[in-house]
Amino acid sequence: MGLMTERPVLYLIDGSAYLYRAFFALPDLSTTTGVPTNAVYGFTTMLQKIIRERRPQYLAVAFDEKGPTLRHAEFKEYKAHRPPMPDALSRQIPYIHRVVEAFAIPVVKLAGYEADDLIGTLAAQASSQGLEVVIVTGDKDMFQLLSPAVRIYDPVKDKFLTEEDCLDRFGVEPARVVEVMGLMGDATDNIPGVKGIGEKTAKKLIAEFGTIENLLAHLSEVKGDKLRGLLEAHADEARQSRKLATIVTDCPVTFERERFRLGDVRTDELIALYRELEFWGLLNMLHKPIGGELRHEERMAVLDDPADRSRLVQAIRDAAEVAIHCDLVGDDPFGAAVRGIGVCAGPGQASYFPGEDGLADLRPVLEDPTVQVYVHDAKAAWLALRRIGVRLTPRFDTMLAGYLLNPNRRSPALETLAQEYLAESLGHAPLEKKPKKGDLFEHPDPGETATRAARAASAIARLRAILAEKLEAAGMRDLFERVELPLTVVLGEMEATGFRVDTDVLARLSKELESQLDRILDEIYRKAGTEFNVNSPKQLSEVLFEKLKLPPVKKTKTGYSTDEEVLTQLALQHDLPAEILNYRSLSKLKSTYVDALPLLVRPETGRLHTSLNQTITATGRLSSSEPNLQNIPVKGEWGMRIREAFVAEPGSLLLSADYNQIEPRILAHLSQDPVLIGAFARGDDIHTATAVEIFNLPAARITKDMRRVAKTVNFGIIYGISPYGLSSQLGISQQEARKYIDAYFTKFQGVKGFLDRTIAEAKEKGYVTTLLGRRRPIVELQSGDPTQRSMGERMAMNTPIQGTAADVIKLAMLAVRGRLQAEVAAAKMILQVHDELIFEVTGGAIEAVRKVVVEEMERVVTLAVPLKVDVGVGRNWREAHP
DNA sequence: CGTGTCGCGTAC
DNA sequence: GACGTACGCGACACGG
Repeated sequence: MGLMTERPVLYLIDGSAYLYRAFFALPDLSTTTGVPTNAVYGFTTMLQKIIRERRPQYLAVAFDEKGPTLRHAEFKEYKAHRPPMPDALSRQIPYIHRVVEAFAIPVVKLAGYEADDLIGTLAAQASSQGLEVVIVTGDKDMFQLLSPAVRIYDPVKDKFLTEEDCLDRFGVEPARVVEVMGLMGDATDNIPGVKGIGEKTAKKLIAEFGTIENLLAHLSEVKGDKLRGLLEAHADEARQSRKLATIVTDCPVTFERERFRLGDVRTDELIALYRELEFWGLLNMLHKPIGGELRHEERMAVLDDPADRSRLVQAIRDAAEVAIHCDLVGDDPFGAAVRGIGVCAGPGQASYFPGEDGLADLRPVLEDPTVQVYVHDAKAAWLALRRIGVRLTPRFDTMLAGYLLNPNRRSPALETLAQEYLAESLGHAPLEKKPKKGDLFEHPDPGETATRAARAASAIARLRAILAEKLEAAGMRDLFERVELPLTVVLGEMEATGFRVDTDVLARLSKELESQLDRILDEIYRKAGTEFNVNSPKQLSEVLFEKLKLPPVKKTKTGYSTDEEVLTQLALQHDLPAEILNYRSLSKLKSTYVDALPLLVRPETGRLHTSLNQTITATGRLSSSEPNLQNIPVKGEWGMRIREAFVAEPGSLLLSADYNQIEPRILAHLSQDPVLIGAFARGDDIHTATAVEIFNLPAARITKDMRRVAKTVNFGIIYGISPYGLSSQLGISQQEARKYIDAYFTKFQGVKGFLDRTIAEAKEKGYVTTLLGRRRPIVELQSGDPTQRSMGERMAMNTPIQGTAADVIKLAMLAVRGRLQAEVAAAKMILQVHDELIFEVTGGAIEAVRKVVVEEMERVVTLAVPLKVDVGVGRNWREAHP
């Protein structure tokens, strides 16, 4: 720190200018009820930033007052060209005032004066009273107010500006800014200036002559006849413009220090307002101290005393229920240690069981079947507690419940649910964002994590009651209790088991791919006649479309596309594109699988432990991450060689069981289409059967190509078909695609009726459902944008099919797991890939497992068509693939 | 130097 | 302007 004395600082915010700026700069935000909010949002974030980061003692916001001002009297054209305030902005003004009020910030406005003038006057008075002044504005006119005691802060650029910046910008000191502006004018305020004189000339003239008056008095010395003529002709406009640009510093306002002291934030008002405006992110930040203290978190009891813990354990037994939140070291439940557990056994009773002693005391109630344990993220809790030997049976999971109630958001974080259903912020991690890896809270204040865990437990307890009721009301209680909740444990077991990978196989593949890629790269450089980064679509575009002058096929947002379709087409007229395709495919496999997978093998187990995420997808499917084992290549020689690296333990085998055509079968059931049902009942090949209908030919005359078309149509139907999509998939015209679609619907009228009904129902109810009552709200159907609406229709068609398939395989996982646990301990379920379950089975048990798996998978639901399961067995995933 | 976005490509 | 659902790579632009 330097030797500067601490002087009190006054912040003066140019409210009106900032509103306009935010309104035009930010995208069209609005609440779900349609209230525009972009200007309020921009304004509020700016206020919050200044208060939090600058902590000003004194602060005021100045606004323009409606009606004519001094400048209008002076010059009737002033701001005349400005259109009236847009409706979307004027609707936000009342909210702005409520925000300012909630922050307890003094407001300055005065009829006949603009915000600039009020700020100029207050700045002059405050600095003369010994305060430092910071003017918050992005308006360059304000440069004239700069002085040693007055700075400008530009919140957009996050920069403080001083007199020096004024010299840079205008070439003159602040006092003479108006002279420059008088000559050059200001288009935004309709200040004319001298026609024909721009910024450069104005700066030069004022630098030389000092003022407009002096310049006009010495016109003869001005070089250039034309320039001299302009000045002579427009002398009065220059004088008038100068006057218009001058900020008034003697408005009838008085700076009274105490009136401008920043008050205490009215938290409740602010929370109510943020909720009304749906500023969830800002709401989330409220737990951080703003302006000293906005909200202090209550400290909850940390039960260090065994007697206290024992009393609470008894209270939990009495209540027969408890909400818990594991306080983990790090964010990885598989490897995380439990630091302690937050506990809530009743209203207002949150506490914290610290350390090993606390866990030991809590353990009996966690394993007590008469005590219902409620958690957020049951799988993570199960995994974390499993490491210390506790077998949790979760009886409610707020994360799962939040997901079922709205599967559209990225992930139902506890923080999000607390805000949405309890109207409170827990001060947890940022909304819907994963904490980044390695960003562990290494040395947390023990009181802090304890308080958070206890508060979380309290929130979980209250959310449980609310969410249970909502699930019941939405008809999803069974889905929740009988499928999703018990599945958390199955998934936990699968994650904990992991998938064995032969890293030697991958290491050999990597070397082989490396030499292949080297070879291909040489060839690419030779054919391109230049060396470049083939992985860069940008550089590749330059080579293909500029250097080689190949014709661009299609565009992306940022340039010409170089995707597979484009390169395949270009391969007809040049050798290079085919090499690029070859390079791309190998490079993809190497970087995404061969080289990335070994890094995720856990040294403790020598296996890959994916995360099977239950609350991510909008349709009800699982997702897999770190690593994603649901997109391991299967096609092509190299893809199959990668699958060879996924192996069983010595002495065991992999068994893969795959639903045959599950989605078309589900479509047959949901639509009750007789033709489709008939085909499956007979055991026909579904794509050939579809071709028979589309092409109106007997099965014997269906060619491979016809079957390929029919197969694409079948996929298209499930994805929510459109002529555009089908045409681009088949490489045919949209007209031809439409013919196929029409032919399909003519023959499969039950499917047509079902899809139409589904869309109609989605529009009416706002959501679609699956066989087990899973819901997906489809907001896109309400959109005014036709593209969005079509997308909504496709989602509405696809989700019941994809989601029902997800329901079915989840039921199957539960059923199979139950049977295996009871009958064949020698088998472990290790992975699910949407329509496929993979087991690791000790050698002798294969046939028993095959029987159990097929039986359970096929009979898990009874549909209008049979479910069929194909099974493969082998030492690795390639061999086991049916 | 990290972070977010884009283009692209795997899977079902 | 992309027929559904995901995850994750490398390149690149951007802001500390």
